[in-house]
Amino acid sequence: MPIQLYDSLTRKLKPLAPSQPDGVFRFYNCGPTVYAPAHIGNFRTFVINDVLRRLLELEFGKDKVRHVRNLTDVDDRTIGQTQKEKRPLAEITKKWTDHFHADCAALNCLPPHHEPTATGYIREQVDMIQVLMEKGNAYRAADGSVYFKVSSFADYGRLSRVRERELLVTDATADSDHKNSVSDFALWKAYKPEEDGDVKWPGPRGAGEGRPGWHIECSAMSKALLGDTIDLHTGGVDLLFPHHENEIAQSQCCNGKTFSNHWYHSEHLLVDGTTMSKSKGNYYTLGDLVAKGYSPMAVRYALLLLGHPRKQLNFTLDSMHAAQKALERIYAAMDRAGKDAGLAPGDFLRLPQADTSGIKQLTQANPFHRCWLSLCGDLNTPSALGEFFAGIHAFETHGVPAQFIKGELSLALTILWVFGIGLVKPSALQANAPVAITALAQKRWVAKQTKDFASADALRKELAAAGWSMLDGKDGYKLEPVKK
RNA sequence: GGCGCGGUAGCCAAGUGGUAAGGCCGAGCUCUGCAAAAGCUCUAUUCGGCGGUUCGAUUCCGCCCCGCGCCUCCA
Repeated sequence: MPIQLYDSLTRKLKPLAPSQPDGVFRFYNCGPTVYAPAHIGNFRTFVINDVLRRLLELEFGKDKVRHVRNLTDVDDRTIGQTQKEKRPLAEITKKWTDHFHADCAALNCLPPHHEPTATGYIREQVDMIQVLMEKGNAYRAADGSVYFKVSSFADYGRLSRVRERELLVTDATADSDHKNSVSDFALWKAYKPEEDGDVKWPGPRGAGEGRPGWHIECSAMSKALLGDTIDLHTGGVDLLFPHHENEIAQSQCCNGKTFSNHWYHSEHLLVDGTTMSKSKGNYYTLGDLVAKGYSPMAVRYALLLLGHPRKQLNFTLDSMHAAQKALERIYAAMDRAGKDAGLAPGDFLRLPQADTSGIKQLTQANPFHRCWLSLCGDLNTPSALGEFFAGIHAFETHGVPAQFIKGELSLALTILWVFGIGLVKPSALQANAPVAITALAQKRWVAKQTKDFASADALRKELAAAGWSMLDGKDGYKLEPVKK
């Protein structure tokens, strides 16, 4: 079954397929602006795209997917930050790029095959602007900026249906400096010494020094790395207009070809029922949640599996709790299934996760195959998760024939790989107890082994008073912070 | 004002023209020196309201109520 995905342009489900003869699927995902830490709303989009990438790799082959995600390292916000901090642009963007990469790694996102930066492709952007000027799709304004002439592109507004929108003309849009029309947008922004510091490049012929507008970077980098026509372009819904609308206008006017065969937009994450904002105090970064004691993998689970990617997802701390508990259950079940398959405890961690040999051939009766179908049907992650738990349940209750269970297990692991739920031992989710606590726990363990239950109980109370509970097992114990 | 999305058990959430997946929480059971953990079982006669189409609607149509997002540089 081919992967079906909603296409924002035609507003229908469409199968994904490579369009070039080399069979490589070309996929561009609009990346972050590196001027501050990305928040969990940003990561919802990136995690969703990561699952899509994984699904594509299983469908078309690992070497038949090319995934590009850019870094916007020059724009109003990054430049604004240099002015605030009085530090060079490169220093600031490097800092936040590193931070972004660390967060992505913690969330178990596969690195894209290419991660171009806007500043690394100035030349390509300038070239493209020049072509647009030559073709009459762009014009130079009095101050040396260059604007795209929206009226020159008949198809403008098809993606966002902007023609059907009643444009809300605010002061911000009305006082547009040198544009001929409010709808026109900047391709090249003339250098302003008082705002831009030393951030400037030589402009297209006929324009002055300055820097590229935001939209042109994606058009130029997509062309440079993936060619004139790509198979899929993705991003958050907010990018649908104007960003993606403008990209289409630029690319198609410049190249004379369809820019992207498929458009996909993931919906926003809300927090406590409303948009995240610093002033509302509901603004979270990954670091904020880790500091509250949630594992990054649980954050990934919450961002991805708790709601359909094309529906707004309301994020709350309650949902984080649910995510963390459900995740622990998955790990425990996988470990047990591994034992049933004759593996030593924890050995399931070493089974190959992306073994696709079985996943497509199975019948629909297999719950893990149904996970796969859910994912292929418009990336329905919550449905896939439901099927996944049904599969776990089958493991637990009916058992699986011994010679079959490794196959079952590897299917389950394949699905987890697509989810991007990295395998960590359940104990890795536990907080580390201080030395004083481990010492007490050790003392109690000895007391228990020698059947000195009075001391053991006293020590349990002592541990509880210190905020730790001790969970006895057959061959040892675990320590957990006391639950509130 | 315009464009778009959603209202399913205490919470989150999938879903279909034929009669409600799954997760969290909660309860019971098994296990256990205690305490947990873990597993099992149970938990919506019902899908915002009112009409309509239909043999039959949560699912299709109409109206209404409520919530949310976006409308030029925010994933």
